[in-house]
Amino acid sequence: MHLPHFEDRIHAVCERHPGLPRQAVVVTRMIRFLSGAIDARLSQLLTGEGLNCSSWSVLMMIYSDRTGTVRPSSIGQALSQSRAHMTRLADELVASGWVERLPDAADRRAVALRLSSEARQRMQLLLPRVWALYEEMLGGLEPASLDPLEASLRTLLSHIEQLPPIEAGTGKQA
Amino acid sequence: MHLPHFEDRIHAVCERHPGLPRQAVVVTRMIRFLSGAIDARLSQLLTGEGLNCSSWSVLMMIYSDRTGTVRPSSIGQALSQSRAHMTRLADELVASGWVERLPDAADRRAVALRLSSEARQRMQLLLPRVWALYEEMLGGLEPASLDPLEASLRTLLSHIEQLPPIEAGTGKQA
DNA sequence: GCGATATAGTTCGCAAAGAAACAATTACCG
DNA sequence: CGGTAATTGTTTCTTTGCGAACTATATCGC
Repeated sequence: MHLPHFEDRIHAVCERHPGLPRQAVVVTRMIRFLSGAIDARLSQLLTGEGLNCSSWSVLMMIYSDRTGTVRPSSIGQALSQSRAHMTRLADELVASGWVERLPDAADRRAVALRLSSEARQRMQLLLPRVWALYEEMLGGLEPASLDPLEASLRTLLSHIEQLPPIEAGTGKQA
Repeated sequence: MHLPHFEDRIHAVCERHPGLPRQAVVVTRMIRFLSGAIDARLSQLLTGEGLNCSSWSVLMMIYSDRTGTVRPSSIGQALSQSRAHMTRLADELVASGWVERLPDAADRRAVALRLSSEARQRMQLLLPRVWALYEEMLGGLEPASLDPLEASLRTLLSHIEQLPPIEAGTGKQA
């Protein structure tokens, strides 16, 4: 995607619009590019295991749960994905032997997703590779700037979470 | 999506895996969440104009070009999207009067995309609202931490760009 | 208890986006 | 020049994801 080209474009718009908040535009744009790059790279690694980013996220949601069983709807909520999509992902993961669906005794509407024992083993082999990928991607940064970066991102995230939703007609002052 | 829940999950995995690089996991995860939140919010704003994030990016690619005309393929390259998708987006934008397709005199395979004059006007009204959105999202941050954040993100991006691609069989040492 | 309401999972149809195949054109090289 | 290789836009097919409708349960008010 080439960072310099992109910065040059922002500069070109700056010349026409003195009011442009350059830093805000650059930072948001870079976050979106970074996210895409991270996803692409993780996706490359997971392809060899027959997984993609979404199904990996689902597996991690189950793996990281202390009880070991999670409901599809709560996974969907945590990942901002629809229940319909959770059903489909669960179908795939069950078909390929990663997870099992078992009925919830307390609530007969619900289903509990659990990792198969082979899945747990495969994940324990895969996790270090994923972590190595993350560390490789962050490796370009000086260690001293990691803590401030983490703090800034955390602040941003909690700030954006509590922003009010956008009113539909903000622009057209009728 | 609730930041604390998510951090608690990472903590749970940390307990089982002492080797887990917590900071790398947290930072990459937060970047992906942030990107999603930014997209969602921008999307909300654009819906009122009959646009989505993708078509807006295309419009911005043209608007930010100094010559005012861009080829679909170069837009796709800059946005990491397929030429097929560019064709579809251009179809839509032409149908709704935002852009015009004109033949490239120098290369008869190519097509040049240009904004209609009404599109330029509408964008000049829309741009301040988009920028305000960006500034609102970044508003939670102390001004002093913006420069370091921008620097870190830029470093990350250029570092990841020049990483070697992933060899397919890294994990299974045959 | 019982009716209204809410929730969990599923199914179906649709939007967004990529991969591969294709025709037209251009670039490269011998 | 002339032929092979690369590029551009398009079409077609597939994957990925969401929204709405549906069924089966659960919860809450009375």
